[in-house]
Amino acid sequence: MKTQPKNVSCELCISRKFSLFAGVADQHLCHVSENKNFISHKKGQILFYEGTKPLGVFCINEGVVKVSKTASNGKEQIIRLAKKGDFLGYTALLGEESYSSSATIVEEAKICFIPRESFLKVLSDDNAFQQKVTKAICNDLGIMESKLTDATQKSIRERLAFTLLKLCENYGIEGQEGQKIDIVLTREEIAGLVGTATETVIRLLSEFKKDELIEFDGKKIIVLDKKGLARLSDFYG
Amino acid sequence: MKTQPKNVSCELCISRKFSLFAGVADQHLCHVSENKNFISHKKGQILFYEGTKPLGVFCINEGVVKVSKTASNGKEQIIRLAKKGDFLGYTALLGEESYSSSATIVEEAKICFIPRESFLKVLSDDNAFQQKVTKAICNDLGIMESKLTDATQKSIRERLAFTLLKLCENYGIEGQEGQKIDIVLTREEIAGLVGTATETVIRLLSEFKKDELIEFDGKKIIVLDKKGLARLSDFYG
DNA sequence: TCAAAAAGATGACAGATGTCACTTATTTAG
DNA sequence: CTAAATAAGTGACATCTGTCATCTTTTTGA
Repeated sequence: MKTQPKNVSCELCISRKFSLFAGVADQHLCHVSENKNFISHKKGQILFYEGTKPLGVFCINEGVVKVSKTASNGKEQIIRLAKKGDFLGYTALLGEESYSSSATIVEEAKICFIPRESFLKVLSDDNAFQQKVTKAICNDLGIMESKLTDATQKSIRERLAFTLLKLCENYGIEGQEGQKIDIVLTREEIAGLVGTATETVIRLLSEFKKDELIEFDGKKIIVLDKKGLARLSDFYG
Repeated sequence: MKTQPKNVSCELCISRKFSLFAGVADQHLCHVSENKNFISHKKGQILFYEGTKPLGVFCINEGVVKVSKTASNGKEQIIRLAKKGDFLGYTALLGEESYSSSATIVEEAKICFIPRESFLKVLSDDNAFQQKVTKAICNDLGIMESKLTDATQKSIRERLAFTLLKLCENYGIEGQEGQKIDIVLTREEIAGLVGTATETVIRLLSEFKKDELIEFDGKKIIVLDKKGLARLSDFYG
């Protein structure tokens, strides 16, 4: 976790247009630029631990980060995967509480750390930004409600099919024979995403493969039949 | 759903001290008082439906409201129970989206409806209020993360035990033989809260009764052994 | 007050899913 | 490059939980 010599300014950051900073005026951002730290991380490194206090927020410039919680049985539940342009840790900061989850690098990432004060300053300086952050959190809440409902009311098979579709949406790249999910996740991580046992994921994935819904390309999954997965993921197609 | 003649002002409202309006200056509240509608509702009445657009927020003065989502299998997942002092529907409003869930009266309720404009006005007039709302939403997100993790990683028995403890915390009144959960929920509603089938709740509740963890007083549940339930609700006690 | 509806309860049963144990393949590190 | 560690895969098996069917009890409403 070393600080890079080149500190790309937020104003010039390429991933800014995907982020909550998209519409923020340069004059508000320069304070952030001056105070943030640009750091690169390797797979497996941890940005923050559940239960610790937030000192600022993280902004992902490149790469993939998993936000997860460890259940009382020791298994890891992945709450969501964050990617380029996503902010991390602001809910704990704004909620004035400890992190409710941990964040771990899944794929080689470049990440900026924005200290608490700088982030709060933009928030109070720029009303539109404040509003956008609030909006984002509210949207997240709606998503969590759906996830909770799915978790209790759907079978593992349905949830796995749904998870694959979502991954496809977020990390899919077109190939000749369907979309390739361009992100390497272990079976254990997929299990954490779905909320099930690793063995169950392995079994269901090979079932999906047998049914020609997906196939494997090394460690990556290629989705051959989106419609089929969609049909599986819900009681109605 | 009739408008009451007596429109209690927010400034004088007794449940205000439990609510997000607690610290708001009277001068900011009077605009709300003038524009809100005080309405009383009967059990079973619906405040809003999932999928419709929010026109304002609801503030519960008295009673209990369930916030729920209908899963694709037709079953109802109860996201949370709201009570005196709780606001409803502001996440959809601030998230600029349709309601992600429905709200239904569970126990005879008195509820104020605050029109969109009035609510947004207080929000922009009172910075501390804005901050408090943001904080509340962030806290809710943390809670949802825990609920999701519990839903995927815990057994139904554990979740039911946990649900009973939570109900006890929120609606418990001291009795001679343990705490009585002073709210009437059908077995189906408890099932919706836990995220399981009604029959399973019935069976587990009678198992809990047999094990002298709880007993019934009419439609209400008396928790006899909190420690025992806590032990059941988690792998570590 | 009485019939209909809703809620509660119980049994039988099947199937999905978790656990455990073990093997094989792949990756990592010394 | 080889050994160790990690990940993937497979089988056996138990059991929790959902579904369906049926019955009883309670509540509701006309």
